[in-house]
Amino acid sequence: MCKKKTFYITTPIYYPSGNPHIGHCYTTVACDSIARYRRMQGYDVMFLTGTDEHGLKIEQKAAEKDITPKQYVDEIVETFKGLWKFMNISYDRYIRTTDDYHIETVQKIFKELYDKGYIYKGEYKGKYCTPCESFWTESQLVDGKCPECGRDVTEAKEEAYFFKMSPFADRIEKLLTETDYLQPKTRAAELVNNFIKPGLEDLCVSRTSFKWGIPVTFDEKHVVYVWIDALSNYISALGFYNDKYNDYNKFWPADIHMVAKDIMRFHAIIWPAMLMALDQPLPKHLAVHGWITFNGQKMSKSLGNVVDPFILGKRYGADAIRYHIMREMALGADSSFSNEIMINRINSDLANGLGNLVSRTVAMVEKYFGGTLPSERESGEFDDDLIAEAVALRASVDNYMDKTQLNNALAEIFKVVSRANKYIDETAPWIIAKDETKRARLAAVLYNLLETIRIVATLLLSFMPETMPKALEQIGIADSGATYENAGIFGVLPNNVTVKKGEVLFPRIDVDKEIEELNSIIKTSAGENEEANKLKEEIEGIAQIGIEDFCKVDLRVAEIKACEPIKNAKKLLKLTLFDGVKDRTVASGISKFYKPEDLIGKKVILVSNLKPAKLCGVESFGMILAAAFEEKIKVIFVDDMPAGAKIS
RNA sequence: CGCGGGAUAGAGCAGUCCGGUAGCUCGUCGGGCUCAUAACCCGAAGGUCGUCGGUUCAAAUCCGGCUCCCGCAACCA
Repeated sequence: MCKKKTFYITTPIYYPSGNPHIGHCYTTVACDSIARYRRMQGYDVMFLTGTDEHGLKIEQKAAEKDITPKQYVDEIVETFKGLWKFMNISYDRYIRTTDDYHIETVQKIFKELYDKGYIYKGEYKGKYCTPCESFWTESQLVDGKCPECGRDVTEAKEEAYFFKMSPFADRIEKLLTETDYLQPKTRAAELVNNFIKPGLEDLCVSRTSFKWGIPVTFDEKHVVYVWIDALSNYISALGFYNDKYNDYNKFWPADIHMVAKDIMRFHAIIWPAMLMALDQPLPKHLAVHGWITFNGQKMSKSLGNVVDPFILGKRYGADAIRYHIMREMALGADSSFSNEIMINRINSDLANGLGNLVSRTVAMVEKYFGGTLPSERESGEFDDDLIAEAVALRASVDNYMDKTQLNNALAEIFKVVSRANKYIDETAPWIIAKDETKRARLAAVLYNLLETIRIVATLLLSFMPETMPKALEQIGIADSGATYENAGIFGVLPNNVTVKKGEVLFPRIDVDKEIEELNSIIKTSAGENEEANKLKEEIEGIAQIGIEDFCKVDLRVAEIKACEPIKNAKKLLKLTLFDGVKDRTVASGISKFYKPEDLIGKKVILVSNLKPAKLCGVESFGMILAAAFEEKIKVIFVDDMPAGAKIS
């Protein structure tokens, strides 16, 4: 006997430094829908998700709460699993990088790469914050200081192991540009230009500066640093180099790794390099999706509450949320999320379109035939067209599923929903019903509608696993009849099918009212409280100073004489200020909020004795005062005082 | 000249590779229908396809210049 074809799909393992948000939800729901669809098609599916639980940040967060890192992640992992349960995620396996078998695999991989000469000992140089005991890269620094505590950092080095990437550069470039590994391929140029062409840098893969990680077996003071630990999950979960599972030969290479664009680089370059170094086959596809942006902005913690999938799911149902994010997201691009778009989408597609179609069809069968169709049929105009579209639907959905274009697959399905609604108007069953001699025709029309709904609902099972079984029940088909095979043919329901009206599948949402309520949720839970807490934390966390310290700062009124943007700088304006004695140049990061012409002639407060510094090629002598909150900046203006006046 | 993406109806997008009637969803307006969740169906209005120039019988599409937006990178006093 030939064995079933296998299908292996993975989400990234998420970093549990905070609770899951709708972005996590997107990737996971997409994978779930694909996994369910493949299962329905008869594949032997392995669907993996999990959490990446090591690293400095977790160690620190745990320390803040005075618990062990393991206790900390245990708690958050429960939240993740709770959300997945709520969203009906059908993962087959959940990997935690703190699991014993994963640790064993990572240690063996690390050793093998070392033995093969791909990992060597070197020195890691970076900016080090002594109080925080942390290394930071240049780009992580905030104002050249430690992003955690704001203190100065020093140049420091520590012993570390490195993974040699350069031997694989050519093969990786070919993988990206000449194969269909990367989906969508448009991103290949970006990767090649930014990382491969300038020369692949060796990758730091161990640390001695923190402890919360997997120890390097042959050098105990080192722990494995993120990449080798995290990426290996895709094979350790199958039992590669461990005895926990024995599925590696069965499922590897993976069919799809799905990731968001921020971690594309690691999956497009580092992961293939690792596998090449291990002489293992490469995964077939890397599907990269964009971010969900909120009202046009990148999602941020301060907006996070509204997009809390739990809150939305409780209000509108998990399936409605699943549908919306699947339908709205395209594989390559970002997509904007707003409560209004979501509610409109749910109303028009699910409530008005599909839900109402089921409702009116079932209602007519009950009204005209007491719930059970008679067996006589009479075909008529419009039937063939509807039937042809319904029968062709499965192939077209298959096509888009193969390309990981879930949004298009759904669009195809809902075209058929529209077609069915139109069919009702064309055939006007309520008119046929008035003529006792046309019972067979009426039955045929309703049967065609029920069949179309059956096909649509069956193909939607993978996307909306909670609601679609209810729809299928209403049209009188048992679960066993809603199969992939049956979705490709017409005439599966028995001639004398009995329907049963049930609850409304997707209640219509009152847009204005809901938006108002959602907004008030933001205000109470996120807005005022968090704002206050944030400020409280900021203000209370600052050490007191004496008046003598304050006097060290010389503040003066200064008049803006001239102002122009600085080339190559996004946020900087170059100001020429008169400080009462002379003109001076000051660079200020306010160009997002002020136009040069609006500033000329205004008087501002200048820190006059600040050490000069060079910014984007412009020498800046001092700074001007401005209030900053969240993303906004407002310069403080002073009127009626001459330039040079002292502020104390 | 750091890398890349983008600009098409009020909104969100497709079409661009391979030139030939500018399309989809939502919204708006008008009409129809009454089986249905104030749902459904039909029709209409609304676009100098960012801008300037070039190639061509013909350009949203090909070529060149420019402007603006968004990521990444750098800098954010």
